Amino acid sequence: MASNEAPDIVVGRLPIYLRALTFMAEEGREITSSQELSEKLGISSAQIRKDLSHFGEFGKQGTGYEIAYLRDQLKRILHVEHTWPVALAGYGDLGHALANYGGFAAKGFEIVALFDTAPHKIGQELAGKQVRDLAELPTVVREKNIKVAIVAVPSAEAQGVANMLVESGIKAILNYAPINISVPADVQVQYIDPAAHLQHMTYYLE
Amino acid sequence: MASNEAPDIVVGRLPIYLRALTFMAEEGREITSSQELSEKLGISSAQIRKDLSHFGEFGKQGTGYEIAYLRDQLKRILHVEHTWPVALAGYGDLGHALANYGGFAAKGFEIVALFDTAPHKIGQELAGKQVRDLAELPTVVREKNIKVAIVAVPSAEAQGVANMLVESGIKAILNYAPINISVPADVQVQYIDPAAHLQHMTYYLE
DNA sequence: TAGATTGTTAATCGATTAACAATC
DNA sequence: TAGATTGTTAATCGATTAACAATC
Repeated sequence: MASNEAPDIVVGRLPIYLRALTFMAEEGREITSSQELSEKLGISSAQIRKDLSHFGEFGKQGTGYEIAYLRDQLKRILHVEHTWPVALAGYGDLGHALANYGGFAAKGFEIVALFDTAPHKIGQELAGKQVRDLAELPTVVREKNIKVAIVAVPSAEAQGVANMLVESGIKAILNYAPINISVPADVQVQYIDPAAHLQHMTYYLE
Repeated sequence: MASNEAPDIVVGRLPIYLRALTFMAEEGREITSSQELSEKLGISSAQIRKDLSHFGEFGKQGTGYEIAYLRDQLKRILHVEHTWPVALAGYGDLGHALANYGGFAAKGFEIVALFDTAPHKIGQELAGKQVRDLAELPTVVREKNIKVAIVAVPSAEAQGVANMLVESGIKAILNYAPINISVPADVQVQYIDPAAHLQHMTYYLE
């Protein structure tokens, strides 16, 4: 089929498939099937085949999927064949952990600029990157043509920082502040809220 | 209606409602409506009313919802009227950031025990909590009757740690390792994978 | 060939929305 | 009362699943 109108919920599962395929490739595996992926991920094999069918025909009847090939196709579809430079706003404990996190590189992202407002943080260096004054963010984002940002500032400042990011040309924001932020329709936002996940689970406890 | 069989997708939105209500209460607000919540959260007012109706009747026709009352009801429904003690496995940068994070307390969670395997980390102290050897986890979890855990260890160790947690009586796991873990059906698992969120967004970029 | 697994169709299932009577 | 907003019903919309012809 290979439509270019895949549902967002399907797009959201592609990174999960990509993660599993990357892992299998690292194990030296060459072929997998929707059945095997189903067992590994807890997603039905029919759904996996249907999801992939939105983007093309990647498998062979009777055989399954070539792992490296499907992995590369998913990378292409998700636009992570190349590495996206990422701006990180907020250099507290969380910002520090994110800047130090080694897992982004293999997934297509590299944090290339750190920002904070606290005078004692500005100028600090981490892995060759200096923490800059948040006021310099627009200049740096434009200079480096950064389109992706992570917000790790306190809730009270998140909307203001988001506004700044949007004005500077950022098109995708991963927001760790536990607050909903408003952005124009052409800017993507995703949220990370561990407390919300914990509450979701405690509903089922006791 | 107040059924006791609410869809999981509805349960997952309750923490979002609770977050907004808590924020409004802190602002000194007393009354809100499904319409106002809709605008703040980007969820339709009909859906908000429908979601809440699974659990009871919390509003007044013509008026709306009393913020503090609805907040307290959601806390009760999500079982976060009291604070859950939480075990944290993995004391790297991320573990450190989580242990230091001040946001959990108001949401119903308190990290009460830290675990790692690295000898130079064991014995370190943070906010009155000592980092313990992972081998002590079963004893501590049982002693303190901990039911909720956060996994912040490398992917390669995540399944092993999850097994240990399950055997020790943990019933809810928030997993930061970018890997799917297998647990018995009566154990809840939620995942946090920032790279997956970033890839979800870059699909729409360029 | 015989066996296996895809890609796709049609059926089912579930979630969201629109609309409105009830009522504060 | 008049205006506003809930809770709920029925309709719509969309996602998932089951099944199987195609075919490697």
